[in-house]
Amino acid sequence: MKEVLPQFNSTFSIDCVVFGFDEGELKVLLIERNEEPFKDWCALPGNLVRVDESLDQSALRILKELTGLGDIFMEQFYTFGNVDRHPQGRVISIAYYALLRLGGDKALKPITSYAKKAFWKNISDLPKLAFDHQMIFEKGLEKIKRRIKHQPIAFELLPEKFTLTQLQNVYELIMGKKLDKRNFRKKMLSFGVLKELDEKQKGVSFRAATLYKFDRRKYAKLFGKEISF
Amino acid sequence: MKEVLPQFNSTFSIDCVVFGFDEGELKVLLIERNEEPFKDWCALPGNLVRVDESLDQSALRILKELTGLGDIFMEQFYTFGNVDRHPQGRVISIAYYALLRLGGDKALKPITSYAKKAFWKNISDLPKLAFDHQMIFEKGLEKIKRRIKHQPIAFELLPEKFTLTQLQNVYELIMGKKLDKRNFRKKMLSFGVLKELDEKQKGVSFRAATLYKFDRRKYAKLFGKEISF
DNA sequence: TCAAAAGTGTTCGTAATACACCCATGT
DNA sequence: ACATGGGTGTATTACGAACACTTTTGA
Repeated sequence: MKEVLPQFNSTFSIDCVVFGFDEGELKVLLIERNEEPFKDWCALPGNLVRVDESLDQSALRILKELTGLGDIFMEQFYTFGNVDRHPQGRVISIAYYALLRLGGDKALKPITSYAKKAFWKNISDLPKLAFDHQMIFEKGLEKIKRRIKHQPIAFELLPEKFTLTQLQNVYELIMGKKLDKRNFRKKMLSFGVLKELDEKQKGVSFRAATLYKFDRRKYAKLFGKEISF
Repeated sequence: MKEVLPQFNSTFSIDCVVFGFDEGELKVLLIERNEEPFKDWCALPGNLVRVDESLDQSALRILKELTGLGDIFMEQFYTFGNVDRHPQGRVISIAYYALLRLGGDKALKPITSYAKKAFWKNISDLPKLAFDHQMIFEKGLEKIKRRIKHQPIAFELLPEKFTLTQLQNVYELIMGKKLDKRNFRKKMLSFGVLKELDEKQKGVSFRAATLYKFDRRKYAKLFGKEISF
């Protein structure tokens, strides 16, 4: 076992698996590292936890620094603590997943010392990642696969107004399989948590689809009941 | 924020929510602390992680020190990291739940410096707990409530040979509700992972029940299929 | 008029639920 | 003989799965 880094008062860090949905693809946010170890490698965004912030606060801060965005849906999913996961010392990492609406091509701001740049990468086309980040990514993807069946997390990836086909698309990408259109719509609408809008999709060269929004009030009323999407 | 304790190279600890089933009751393992802070309070068993052991190894070691038992089913479920959760400094805690066969009245060995004694307590009758251990316990219980529906963890609480009524009892205690006997048996047997033995319960003053054991081989073959107990 | 996606119902099989009585055993 | 838990079947309902064609729109 190597020496613990002397500058670490508390040797734990946060790593984030940030999912985004855009152009029909499920993407994950990566950075290119600007520091040793693993300088110039791709990695999940992450950083040390400050001594005066909780784990949740730390995760939010890290994402805010990278994306400028504040109200992001995040959840802690696992803590990775193998002895040799960090080549310079004993650093455990608490992993979070986050779900992000991409829509308006929001600019990423990797103006942090440890990252050269940040970018989105399709999840089926990942480069080699630093540390044990490959494993963290995989466990994060598994987690949202299970979560999406029981909680309305898909809406976090979509704009406020979305079509049923877009919604189905998100489900298919996360679950990794095709779904039947009629069954999907029937079931999704049967929960009564989608509000049909008097508004249609625009700018498409075919029949415009109806837009819906997720009704958080109605969903809150269902709470306790196990929904199974 | 208080000063970080100087003796901590790595300021993280493990806490364990250890469930046991005995005499028809679901119990949790507690210790009585012998150290500040919270001296003389009841707490979940836990300790600092050593610099040369992984989190899983640490959790196993802590339980081995208390119970003398080695092959215990454990799983990490959440990491608690509020800034003020430890009154003496910044200490985050990685929480594990464990499931234990109680049967033969195995002796507990609380021969560790930090605990005066260890004992089992019915989960519906818990004392005030040190730190944020009440919250950790509750989140652990929630976790096994969800787990038991999809994974065969109930068997970890039972002796190798058990009756269907005992099994149902475990499910009812963890899920917190009564189940229908006929439906429970039909469903449980339909998975084909229980092996009926040529053996009956002994020492009871009524009709002896058939004993079963959990067939890990057959269960392994089902893997990938979502079982829903 | 063609291409591309939107939108829509029915059937079938399986799984979940509700429900009550007789049986075997030890005292 | 009685008390205690063991053990069993059926009918009803709800849910998931499979499946194909017509409609709308813009280019």
